[in-house]
Amino acid sequence: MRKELVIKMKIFNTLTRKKEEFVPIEEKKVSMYVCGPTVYNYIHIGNARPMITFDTVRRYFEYKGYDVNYVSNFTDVDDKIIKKALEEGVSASEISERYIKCVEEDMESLNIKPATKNPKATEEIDGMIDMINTLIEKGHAYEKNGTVYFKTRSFKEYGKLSKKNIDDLEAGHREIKVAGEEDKEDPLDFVLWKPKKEGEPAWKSPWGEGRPGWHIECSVMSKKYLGDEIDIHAGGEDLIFPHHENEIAQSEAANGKTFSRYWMHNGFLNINNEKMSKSKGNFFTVRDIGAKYPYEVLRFFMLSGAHYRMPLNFSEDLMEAAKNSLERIKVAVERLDDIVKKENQTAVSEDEQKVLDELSKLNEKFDAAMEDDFNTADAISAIFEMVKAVNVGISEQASEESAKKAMERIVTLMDIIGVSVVPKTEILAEEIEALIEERQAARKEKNFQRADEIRDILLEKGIVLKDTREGVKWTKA
RNA sequence: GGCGACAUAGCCAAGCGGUAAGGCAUGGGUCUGCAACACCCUGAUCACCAGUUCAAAUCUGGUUGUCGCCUCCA
Repeated sequence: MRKELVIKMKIFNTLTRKKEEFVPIEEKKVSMYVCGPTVYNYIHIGNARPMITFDTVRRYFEYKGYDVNYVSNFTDVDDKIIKKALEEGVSASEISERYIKCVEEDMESLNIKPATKNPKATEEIDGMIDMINTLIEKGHAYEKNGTVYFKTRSFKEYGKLSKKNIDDLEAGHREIKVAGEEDKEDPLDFVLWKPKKEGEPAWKSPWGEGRPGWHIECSVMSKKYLGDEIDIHAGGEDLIFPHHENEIAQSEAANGKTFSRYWMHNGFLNINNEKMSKSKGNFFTVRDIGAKYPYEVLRFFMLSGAHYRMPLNFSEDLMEAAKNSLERIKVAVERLDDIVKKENQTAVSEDEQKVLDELSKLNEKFDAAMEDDFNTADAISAIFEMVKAVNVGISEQASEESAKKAMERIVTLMDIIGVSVVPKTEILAEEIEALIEERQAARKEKNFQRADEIRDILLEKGIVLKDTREGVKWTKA
């Protein structure tokens, strides 16, 4: 008799500001939408945080047997894209296509699993026109001189996500009038469709040529690929207001259903305790960092450095610490791999079994941490405890079976974190292989001068030797 | 002005009422021809004050300090 373990996954829901038990709409299925980047430049490391965070959320769900439908958009029509296109004297689509490619490359570097679907705003214009039409028909939107506005006050629950009082908002906005938006009936109203200006990309619509507002994109793409009601909608905390608040208003007004049951928001990434911005000169793209550290270190840093809802500080010292600590896990796994390769067929000893039992307990700790609102920092600490247990309890002479089991356990959990720690078996060039052997011979003859000479030669080639009890090992510098 | 977050060892950080996880760095050791690597060991009473409780880093109130959102922004 097998009994399914009852999982009580808890997610902090921005909507209620509480941790809630996660109950999916459909059993064992999760539909999630993550607001993607506007593609007008390389992504910066701040952009990478939600990508890494929510990819890890997805990986955990999949590890637990959920079927995850993961949708993340590319916003490829936007003021910033148009501006860049004008600067370079090329079309907006040339800019967006170029940077979509770059974002995809960066995401692959960061080991972010491809989304089930990455819709592009420009390919979903028809759906946006449909939804805007519905909103007009239902009295939630109106058109003036080619611009369509959402009638914010017509949606009674406006402000429920950001916990804003609609009248406070109005007071704050009264003075602000954005050029070209003088026709608003109410300063709170926001744009669904804006008319074409000279040189801008535009699509035909019942209100004349123009392009969609930012907020309507996500409402439409979420509906099309995931349905009227979804499980999780996620993004950076800065999107809570106005973007997500407006999405809720549009979608719920149009569809008459709860838009998303759970709202997840990640905290911001700071640089040396300051907000990252171009003017402060502390702006780093993912590629900038990738040139200095392996991408996996950046990913590991983001997940081990702080809980996803907390602000996370970025600095070289912190990256250095993350790099070193990740190395500890990798070395432990490499060692297990070496033990496995010895193919010691003896039975699992009593002591080894104790270690395996402890790993099993630590695996439960890992799961419990992840189920408590995806506490990756705590979950990773369980992996370090596994490393300790294995280093102490699995000897060089251990059975293949126990080493293999221990290794698989750690590798599986690190896969959820999204960092592969499976040792790569690289084959060295013959000449290097020969040099290593020559050095071993020299050492045997106690010709240490020659041995050190060879070590230096190899070092110049980027090969670092390690004389362990188990023979010579090498790593790339 | 409105809404909200945070304050734990040198640094990062978990902790959600039962007597302080984990990592980095430091120091001490083991291994080694030497070196490097690796491994083991090593440390805090939780910003401050008052309260609730048999029991508080954890709850309540207050003080101080940092930060975010309210305009494009992950």
